[in-house]
Amino acid sequence: MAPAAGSGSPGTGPTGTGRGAAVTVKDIARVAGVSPMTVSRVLSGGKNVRPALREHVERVVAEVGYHRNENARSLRPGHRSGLVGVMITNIANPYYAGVGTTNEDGDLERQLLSDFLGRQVEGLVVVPVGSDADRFLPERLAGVPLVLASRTVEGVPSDAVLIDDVRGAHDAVSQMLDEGHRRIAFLGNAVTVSTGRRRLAGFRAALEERGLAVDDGLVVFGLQEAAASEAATRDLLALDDPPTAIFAANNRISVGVLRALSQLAARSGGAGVPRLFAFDSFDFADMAPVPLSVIDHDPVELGRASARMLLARLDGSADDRPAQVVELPVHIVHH
Amino acid sequence: MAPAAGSGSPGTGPTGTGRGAAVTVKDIARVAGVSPMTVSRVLSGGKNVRPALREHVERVVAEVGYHRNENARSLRPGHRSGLVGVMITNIANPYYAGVGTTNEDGDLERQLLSDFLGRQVEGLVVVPVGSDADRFLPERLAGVPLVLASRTVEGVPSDAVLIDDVRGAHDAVSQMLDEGHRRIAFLGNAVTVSTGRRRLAGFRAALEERGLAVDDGLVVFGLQEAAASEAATRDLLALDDPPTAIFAANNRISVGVLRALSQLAARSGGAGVPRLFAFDSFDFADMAPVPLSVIDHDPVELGRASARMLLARLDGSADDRPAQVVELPVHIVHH
DNA sequence: CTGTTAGCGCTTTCAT
DNA sequence: ATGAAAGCGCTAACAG
Repeated sequence: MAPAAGSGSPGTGPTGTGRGAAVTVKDIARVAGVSPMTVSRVLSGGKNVRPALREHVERVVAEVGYHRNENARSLRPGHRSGLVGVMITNIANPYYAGVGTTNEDGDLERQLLSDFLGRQVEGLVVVPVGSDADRFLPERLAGVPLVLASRTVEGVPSDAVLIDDVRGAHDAVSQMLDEGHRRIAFLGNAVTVSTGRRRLAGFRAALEERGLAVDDGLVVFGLQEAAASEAATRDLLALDDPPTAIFAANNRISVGVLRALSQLAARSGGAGVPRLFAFDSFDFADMAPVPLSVIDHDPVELGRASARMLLARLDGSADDRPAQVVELPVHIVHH
Repeated sequence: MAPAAGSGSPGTGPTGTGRGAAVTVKDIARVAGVSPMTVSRVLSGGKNVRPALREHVERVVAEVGYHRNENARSLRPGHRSGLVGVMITNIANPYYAGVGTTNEDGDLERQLLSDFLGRQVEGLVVVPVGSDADRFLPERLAGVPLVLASRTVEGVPSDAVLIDDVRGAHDAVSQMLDEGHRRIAFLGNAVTVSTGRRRLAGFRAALEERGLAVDDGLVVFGLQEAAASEAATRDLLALDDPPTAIFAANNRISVGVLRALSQLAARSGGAGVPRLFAFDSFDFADMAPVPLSVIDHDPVELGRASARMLLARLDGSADDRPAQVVELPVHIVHH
């Protein structure tokens, strides 16, 4: 809770809502027993600083969790902000998809996080890439409130808005079992991602609830792209004893599965196509070439709930409430 | 080229690459003959400033094209940056669609533009909402280089990366004509958007090239959402003499058209379903429930080309080259 | 109502 | 190799 500052830590007095004042070069300088200028030099690469001193300052910087104030920095004449504004009319349009993003890249996430803090953001909403908790610890975030959206990270004591992954997967699999299916495949994304783990948990629970074992040969993990899940589906269909039903753990995976299934359907005239339950909806789910059930939820509500929780932290109205995890409901739609 | 500053304009001397130094409150104060504080007060709402003086200052601000430096502003203690960092793993995933964006909103565009400039962005890549050129004029942008992507705005002398809308529409319609279609409908988005106009131009050209007239009853404009184009399609199909072919001017429109057509196909068993050519591709285009041809292009290349042009402006390597419009090729894919 | 002073966090310049 | 001073653009706080 308290910022991890050293003894006689600077600027940590009661500041209204309780968020500590930002740590500055001056603070670092005082703690390290040097001048602000030396700190600045260390921060800019350590040229012209005695190695021992440099290391000392670096240690203090790391301990205190300092983030350079990029706004102040960009005030200096001649300095480049490094910012480029990009405006597109509508993120919702998949058309803008390929224009430029780095996919599920943990290093980029850490870097971006640091940059955001340096630019004095007051709050963060993050769909985390992986399972590295360190970067999300309060002391690393300079007290900036964080809401994890859609996915959690174990060991991070922040607010989170999730969807009810476990129940969604559980209910979907239960329905397949009700329909008589016994060989049900699970196609999932990276195990490091909480949604993947939670959805698998729901999958397992539904089977175990009825005393059925999970066939590990029908559980595939680590599918990041549609192409991978299409290939995985093809492999499953080629088994001697192929699955009669498939659970696709997210919509990127579903796209690949549908590709494979529609080709099978075209060849077989629709015979022998596995039953498909897909987590998350997508355009044209209602026009899928094969029967399809979707475990859906309201993404707008996800955004809204995240914003609400963040705002409550920002305006202080949630100051004394411990970290809260909300799970949004899912519903199953049959197409 | 030269910033539209008044007589004896401040800080406009040769500054290396030619981008003028930013206009500051001091500059405004000097030109207006008041103190910086008065300017600051005017900028913050004009409380405690004599009305006449306030108006005078406001006029100077408007003329010079001043943008408040939000970075300097956020340096003051107690000031809130107003920034919230949002990180998602992958914009390309349509799942994040609904999380939070304002769609095709011109006012938001202007506001965002101003905010970007205030935050000292060094360059801009914009997919413009409408046809208002003013906000994109160089003097309004404080000399910050701009690249328009995908759409242009008439009267804006900036770099632009477009796709070959005219040729794409022309070739698509020509193919439909080759197939023997004579009643071809055009479903388009807002007329204020250049892509809509350009694609209609290609549509017209293809018909006129063969001495055929455009039937205005088959031309629909202003379709912003899939629901609207679905309804428009239904209306067209209900005509006494319905179109035998449809040109859908973008992918949101295509979604609606496909919905209407797939329902028709389900009822009729596939008979009497119009031929469809759709501009822009989308997930599952290859699995459409009815025959479909797509006028496609590479969105990644659009992003890359935009970035390239902007960087050339930023590093000065394009300093003496006039504004350039690039048109990326399109290709037609039959599914 | 208007102006002056001071200082936010940082780094460039100029001593030491 | 280190530090002191100064100032980037802006605006509270305090004169006037």
